[in-house]
Amino acid sequence: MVKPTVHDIAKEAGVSLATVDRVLNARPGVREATVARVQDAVDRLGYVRDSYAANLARKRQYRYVFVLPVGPNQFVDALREALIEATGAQLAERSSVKIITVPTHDPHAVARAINAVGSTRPDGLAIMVPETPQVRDAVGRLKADGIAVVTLVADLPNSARDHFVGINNRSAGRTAGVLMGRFVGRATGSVLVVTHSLQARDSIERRLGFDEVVSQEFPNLVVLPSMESYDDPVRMASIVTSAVNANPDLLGIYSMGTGNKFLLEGLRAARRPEGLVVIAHELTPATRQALEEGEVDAVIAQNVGHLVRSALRVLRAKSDDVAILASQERIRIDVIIRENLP
Amino acid sequence: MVKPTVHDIAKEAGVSLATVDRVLNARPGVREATVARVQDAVDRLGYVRDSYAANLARKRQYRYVFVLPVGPNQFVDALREALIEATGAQLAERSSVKIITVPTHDPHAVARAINAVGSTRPDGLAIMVPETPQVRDAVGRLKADGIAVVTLVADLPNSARDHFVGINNRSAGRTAGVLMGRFVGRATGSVLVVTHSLQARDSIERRLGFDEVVSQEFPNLVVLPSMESYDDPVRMASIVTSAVNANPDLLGIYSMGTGNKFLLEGLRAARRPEGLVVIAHELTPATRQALEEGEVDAVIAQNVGHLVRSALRVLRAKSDDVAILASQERIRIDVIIRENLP
DNA sequence: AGATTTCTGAGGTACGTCAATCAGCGCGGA
DNA sequence: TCCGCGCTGATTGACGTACCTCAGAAATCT
Repeated sequence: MVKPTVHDIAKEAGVSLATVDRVLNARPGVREATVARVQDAVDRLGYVRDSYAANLARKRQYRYVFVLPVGPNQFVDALREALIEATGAQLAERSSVKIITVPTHDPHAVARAINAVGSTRPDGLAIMVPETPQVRDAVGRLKADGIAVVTLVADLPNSARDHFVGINNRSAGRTAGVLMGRFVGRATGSVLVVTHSLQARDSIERRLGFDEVVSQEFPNLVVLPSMESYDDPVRMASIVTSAVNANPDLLGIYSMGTGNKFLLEGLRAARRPEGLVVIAHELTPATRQALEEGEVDAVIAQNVGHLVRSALRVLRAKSDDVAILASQERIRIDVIIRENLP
Repeated sequence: MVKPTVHDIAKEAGVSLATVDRVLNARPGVREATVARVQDAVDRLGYVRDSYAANLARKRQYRYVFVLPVGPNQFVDALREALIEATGAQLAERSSVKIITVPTHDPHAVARAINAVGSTRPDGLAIMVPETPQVRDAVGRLKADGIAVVTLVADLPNSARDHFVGINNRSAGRTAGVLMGRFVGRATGSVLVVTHSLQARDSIERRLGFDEVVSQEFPNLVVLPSMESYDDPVRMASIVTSAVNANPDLLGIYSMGTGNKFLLEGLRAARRPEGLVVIAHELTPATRQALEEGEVDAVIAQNVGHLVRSALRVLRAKSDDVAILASQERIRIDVIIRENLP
């Protein structure tokens, strides 16, 4: 019932403490047969290393770097804040977190930044950048150097990253589609889809999921081609205005990406059609206020606190080479309406 | 930049290690002026006790007990499973968790069980039981004995408990109300509300929130009086059947409590009206399957994994007398439809 | 068989904290 | 002057693990 220690397995395996240590830490100098005997004892006694005592002994300091997009973005700001909060809390956890920002529009600059971080040999990286060949290569190099890498919010599916911390965007798009269809009701009309950029994989996947579900289940809705705002307030305003004017049958707007603040400003300036359903992504000050005031009907979100804590836990697990608790690291697709605002 | 240790604050305060230790652990034998000097050094250097090193040194074992309702209940089963999973993971480092079950219908038996647990002097309790004066008293006695107490899922607002781990049920009811109203659309008709028992505070609060929002925002809906199933399959089936037969204008069913399995079976047996909207609570095998098959339109849920991990973290924090990270312990009201099933 | 290499054991120090002991200080009262 | 008291320092041994050294045993090669 008591937790076995290295001493116990040394006794059980009939070897010395030093040998157990060598086996546990995969140090050389132990015969294969002896390794097996120790492993066996470990399994039999159910020994699990006390990683805190271990870190204490080796006075290890974990160094993690988060690579976030530069520029004004309320979601990234919230993420950064959550990260700082989490960092403060687990300051006691002997790990330091550094945040660097990169211009995501320049793949080479991003790759350079990642390479530069890699050369400081941190224990792990969490990166939130668009998918490009340059970035994939950079991730490969990091992994080759034995640095843990997790992707955050936006995945790099064909890269060497250890883990993706984020939601399934196709499911998120489908969720938005169902809510749109059900909130709109029986009316027939069109739905505007806006995003900051259709280059981003997450936007593409959301659109895909949204279209799938709307075409299958809500034939009364016509989904208009996606409009890109490129994070430009003026452009966003003009998209909204012209969509409202050009489509008298406009029933809903699905905002897949960033720039909700500008979308809402544009909508306030234009004559918002009666009963227009607006569904946006990510809980930010702008979308929160819009939910409270009824300007947005639902927000599809991923909890930033959960994101950063999960990223930190996974990085830690990867650098210690221990298993993660999958159920704890599954990021949920939150559906937020005014009534369940956290 | 490096984490200060007791040695550092001893040096900073110009006292010995022993004195620092006495101050930190509030042991007697230190002059007030010296205490102040040490405290000052702690603040200045930003010292935070390495709780793992501390526990290692004092080889403390935390003992926690979870008090759960007895009887067949898929939600409680899921909770128990999540608890076992969390306990198995290293999350529960040097803490053992015991689960006991109590017959929640008997307040005296519940109180007796809690008292019995208390006399074994564990470090903390997480309890999920209905609110009764007996239980409130029992909690008071536990607290008086210095045992940490958190309420789980169901709160005891006027008791001495340290913390409530669960959702705001009024908000959950409001959320269900909005979803019901919006999913039903413009049609006029009635909504059935069922629960296992209206004695339970959570059911009362959910009903309150549901009514609030429906009466304010959806005047086209009439909410029928709550029906209680008392966790009896036969009773539940008859409630459903007679509701469907007696109310030809039935547009929706809101299931606030347990027994969704029986509700759905009853609904399958009865002639389910076209377009009936069903909203239930808690993600269980029954509701999951019903979501997938379109028998339930939305589920209001609280993540069981999050619940138990939060309870464990809070208990740990309370027994160590350290602060909790509020944002991490806020249990979200999950809205789950088929598309964002985890 | 002897030489060499490979394994293994014994033991130590360290990490940050707790807890206990013992010694010593200054001060005031007897 | 001596005693007791309140406060403080110094020291020590845990806790579970990491990592190092050194000596010596065992296996392997020549």
